[in-house]
Amino acid sequence: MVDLRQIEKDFDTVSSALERRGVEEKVLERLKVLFEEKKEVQKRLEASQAEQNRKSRLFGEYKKEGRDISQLQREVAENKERIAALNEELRLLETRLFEIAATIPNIPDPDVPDGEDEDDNVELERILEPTLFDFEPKEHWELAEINGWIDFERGVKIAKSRFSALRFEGARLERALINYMLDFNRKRGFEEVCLPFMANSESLFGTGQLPKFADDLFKIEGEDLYMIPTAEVPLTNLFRDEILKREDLPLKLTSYTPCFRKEAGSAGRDTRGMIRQHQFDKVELVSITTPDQSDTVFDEMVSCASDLLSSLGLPHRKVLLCAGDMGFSAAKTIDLEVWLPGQGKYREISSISNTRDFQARRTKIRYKEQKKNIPVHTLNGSSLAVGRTLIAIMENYQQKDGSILVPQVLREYL
RNA sequence: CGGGGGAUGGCUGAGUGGUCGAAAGCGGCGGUCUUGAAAACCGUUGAGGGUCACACCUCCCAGGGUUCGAAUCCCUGUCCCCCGGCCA
Repeated sequence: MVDLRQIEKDFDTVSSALERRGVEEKVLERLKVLFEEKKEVQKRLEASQAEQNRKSRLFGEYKKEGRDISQLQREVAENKERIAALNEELRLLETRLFEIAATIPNIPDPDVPDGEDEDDNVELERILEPTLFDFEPKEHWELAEINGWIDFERGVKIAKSRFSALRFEGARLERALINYMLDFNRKRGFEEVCLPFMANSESLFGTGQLPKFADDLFKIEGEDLYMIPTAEVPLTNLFRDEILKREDLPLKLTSYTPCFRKEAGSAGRDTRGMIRQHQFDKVELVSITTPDQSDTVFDEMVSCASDLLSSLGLPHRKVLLCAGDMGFSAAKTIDLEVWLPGQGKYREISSISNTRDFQARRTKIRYKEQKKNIPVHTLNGSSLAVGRTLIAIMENYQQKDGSILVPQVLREYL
């Protein structure tokens, strides 16, 4: 959630930063005006309430002293109407303010490059050279077919398109990867957490999926519950509405969950294979930090995911997302893209974001700093998308006959 | 899902419709004592808004209602506990 006080105080900076994300200045103007109006109404309301409180207390005295209360009664009744009217006015302003503010994305960090989409992202570093083959490498769905690892048709039969089933070594490798990733993250200081796979609307508001992106969520009928689109939601919301102790920060958490996404608006993209599914496994990292720690922890999270890929022998690169390509809640995002020799392309396998205090204000996660409650910084990142890791292993470890070697570090997990 | 009981500050737990934002205890923080610590004693200790700082406003699960005035009375919802049903 944007900080309305910041808009009030530092309008030009905020509006030019948000312009990079396509937020028009007039929207912010409107917010600023509404915010000022609200404060004005609130002042008048509180004055009336103070008067009402004062006069109500007089009733007791008057009765004790046997004085006439009819005059007082009239005044109080009159004031009561005024309060009701002001209350209504305030409620209206707050609703409008909230509706606008809730749909404004986070302010990008100064070092985030300008740009509109993925073409404007900046490659930072390549790790490991792309795998070389003395034959034409196959795409993962061909390999899946040869080895019987992914059953696309039956997945569709059970649910619908963009669902699949893993079988044989594919199923076991998926589970091995989850365990390997969790262990890896734990050794890097992330506490393993086991979470609900559904979350209520308040949680989804907190991390920024609601109200704007309801179309991409699977909703449970008749319940205020959604299937989680990422473990970031339950992991961050663990501490919603809480005031944390400074010495407990940073909190560094990791969790495996399946993720559920409608993929509305991506019709026709990656329809072949397992790149884009309605349900996929992911091991997630979430950190909750003080503002001064968050850059350090961000780097730790990027390293963690990158080292994880390296340990699996998977070539990848780090990409700094431009302002236009970042997610709603992010102030800064680095994507890790893994090399897929079958496709001959780098594809996103991890996305690590610092949301600064954006989610913290929505979730009201704070910590005590010299008697003051300060919003924390929250960060999230994948380490890694399990299904895409499986694909990357298939394509990078394929042999000429279509069989697939298992990376060394995974062998003890099978 | 059916019947009964609850929801109060970090925790436990009082609370008569009228200075109750709320007793008490525990915990936390500060201090006295001590070489240091424990014990004991003293003080302090909810959140949000507002203000230079006060004042002031809001919050006793949530939302409505009764009343001049609600933690306290009424309605609705949510959650928790106990009994039963179902179930891994």
